Amino acid sequence: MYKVFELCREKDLSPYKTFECGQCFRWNDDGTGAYIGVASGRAARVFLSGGNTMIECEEEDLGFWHNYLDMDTNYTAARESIMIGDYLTECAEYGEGIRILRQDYWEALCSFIISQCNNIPRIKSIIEKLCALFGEEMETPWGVKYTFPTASRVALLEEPELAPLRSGYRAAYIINAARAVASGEIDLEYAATLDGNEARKYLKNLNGVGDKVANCAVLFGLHRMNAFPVDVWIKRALKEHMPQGFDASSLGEYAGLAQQYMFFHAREQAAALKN
DNA sequence: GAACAGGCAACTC
DNA sequence: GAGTTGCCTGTT
Repeated sequence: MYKVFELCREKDLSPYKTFECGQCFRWNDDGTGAYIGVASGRAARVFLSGGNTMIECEEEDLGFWHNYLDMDTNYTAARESIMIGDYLTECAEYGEGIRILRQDYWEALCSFIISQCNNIPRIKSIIEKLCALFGEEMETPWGVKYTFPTASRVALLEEPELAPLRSGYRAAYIINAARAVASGEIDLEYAATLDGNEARKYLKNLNGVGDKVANCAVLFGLHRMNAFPVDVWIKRALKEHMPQGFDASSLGEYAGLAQQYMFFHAREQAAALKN
C-alpha cells in the first residue's frame, strides 16, 4: 500500500539537487519535478509540496528510505564544517539540500565502473538496460520497473550477453567485478568496515577500478563521507579556485560532501552559461 | 571524420 | 613518478 509521507523541509533534502548531483543514476524526473527511483527492490517517488519534501512509498519501506536518504545525519552541521574560505562556502550554500545517499554497495560499485569515460545520459541508459535484462521485474504505481541485478546474477553471465548494453570495454570489468563480489574474493561488507582510504585501496584490487571509481564506490556506496573523488569537473574547479594547491583531507570527515557541493556548483554554472 | 566524454592499465622513459 | 596510448561507443 503506497502512501505519502512528509520527510523534512526542502532545505534539508532537495530532490533536484540530491538526485541530479551525479551520485546516482536510477532516479528520474517524471516531468513534474518529482523523482521516481528504485533501490534495493523498492520503489518511491520523492517530491516537493508547500516547501516540504515528501515521499510516496510502501509504508513498511519508510524505514528503509529514511536510511537510504541518510535522514539521521545532521547536514546543517556537516555543511558548516566544510565552509572553509569563500569558494567552498559559496558551493556549500549553493548545494544546500544535497544529501549523500546510502546506496547499495554493489550497485554503486558497478554503476561507477560503468561511468568511466562516459556521460550521464549514456551511463543511465547502460544501467537501465542492465536492469531490464537481468534485474527482476517490479510492479509499481508508476509502471513496471526493474531491480538492479545482484552480483551473483551478473557473475553467471558471459561477456557477449552484455553486448546489448553497449558498454564497450567496461563489460569485462563488470563481469569480473561481479564474480569477485559473488565469490567473496572482494567482500563489500568487509570493505564497509574499513576507513575510507583503506576501502579505496581494497577496491582498487579489481580490474578497471582506479582511484576515481573506487572513491565513488566508497563515498556513494560505503558512505565513507571523507572520500573525495576527483574527476575532470573537480580537477577544473580546483585548478580555478584553489591554484595554490589543495588537500582534501584538510576538510575532515565530510570532505566528500564538499566534493558533491563543488561538483554540483561546477555543473550548474556550466549549464547556466550554455543557456 | 576527428576529438572527446564524470578512467584505467600497461607501457615508456 | 610523470607522461603517453589504446580501449568501446555515442555525440558533436
